Amino acid sequence: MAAVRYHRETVVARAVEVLDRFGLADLSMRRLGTELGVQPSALYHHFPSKQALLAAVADEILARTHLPADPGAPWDEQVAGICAWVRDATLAYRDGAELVATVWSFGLGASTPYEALVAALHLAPSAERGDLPEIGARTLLHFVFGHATDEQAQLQAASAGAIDDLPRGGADFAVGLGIILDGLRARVRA
Amino acid sequence: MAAVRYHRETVVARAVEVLDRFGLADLSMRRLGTELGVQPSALYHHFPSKQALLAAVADEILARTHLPADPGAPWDEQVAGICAWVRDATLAYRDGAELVATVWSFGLGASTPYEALVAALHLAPSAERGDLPEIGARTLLHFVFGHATDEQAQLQAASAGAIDDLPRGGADFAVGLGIILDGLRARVRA
DNA sequence: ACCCTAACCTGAACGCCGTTCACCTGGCCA
DNA sequence: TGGCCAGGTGAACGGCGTTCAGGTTAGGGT
Repeated sequence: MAAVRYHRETVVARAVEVLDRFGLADLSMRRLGTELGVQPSALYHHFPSKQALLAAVADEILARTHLPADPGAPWDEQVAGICAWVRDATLAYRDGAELVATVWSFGLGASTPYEALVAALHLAPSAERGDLPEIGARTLLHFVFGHATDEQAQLQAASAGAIDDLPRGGADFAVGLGIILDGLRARVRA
Repeated sequence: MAAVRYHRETVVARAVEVLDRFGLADLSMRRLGTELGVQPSALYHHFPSKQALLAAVADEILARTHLPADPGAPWDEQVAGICAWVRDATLAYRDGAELVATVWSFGLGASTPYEALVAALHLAPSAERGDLPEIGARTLLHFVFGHATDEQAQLQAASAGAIDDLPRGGADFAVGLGIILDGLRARVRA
């Protein structure tokens, strides 16, 4: 009665599909198993726990949208580009922002954005910067994840009958990001 | 067989206790019912859902730590004071930051911090400020909640065997908050 | 051509969870 | 005295993540 056989990547890809179609709350081991035509317990041959599965899904979501690297650009433009990339990547899938934010805050994955931001902030010219790259990266990520999660929740509420205001997301994101970037620039000037 | 009878406030107070002792994951309707010597279904006479219960718990946590109001202070000091208050209040109970952040982001309660920040930002002298008070308040809250949640997670990990680094929380919080405040000041200067 | 091993899957169970529903009970007010 | 009703009971429904002993199959080594 063993109809099908999968490997990790296929399971992750199908999990992304289930996430995008039914949302994070409906991405259960049972649901994913059903979708694959497999018992829930079979998934534990590919991942030690649901959290590990979710971490792989978060990494996959980030990997599917490419960061347009621009090594010659000034540090603040690079930071802005990374933040825009994170927003785009997480907004591209239903509940993507919430998922990626959760996985990152649990320290189980989704670490590329943090590392990219730390690297970009290390390019900033500043004597005695202390832990500013790390603290700056975390501050930026708290904003980016928080904003994207909010935006995604509003988008979904709007798509489900609530006819409220829509397209403020992009502009608000730019303003909030601009505020933090200004603060970082002030701390970076010699 | 009806041993006990409660009202809302008592239930909320006991829920805060259970939260602080066992954590958010163990604050279930069954657990709280057991703690009160009552069936889980009895709780639905006080709250329409678990989310409503959690909203009440979040509001209670915020209400138990007082914001030291200082109406004469400049706007940026008021903002800093509010952020410190939110951090203190949410760190005072186990998983308090995560709970309050969740309740706020679902729009079910915990709105006092946002309202206080918007009010303080309206004091800033600036022509053509647009939606800056609202956007600034959200940007600040994303940072404060995100940072406090991280800090609380690390505190708990440290208290459970992981002997890692400890006391960076306060300093990092001040730096991150300072970055955002600098950015706000730059946008507020006429 | 064969077998063995490792990868993969089954099916059932465990102990949780939030929520609903029909019914009961005891104290207060008219 | 009688009725009302806030508050509680107990059982059930349909989920959840996870574990485990055992079955099956694909593919490489001899």
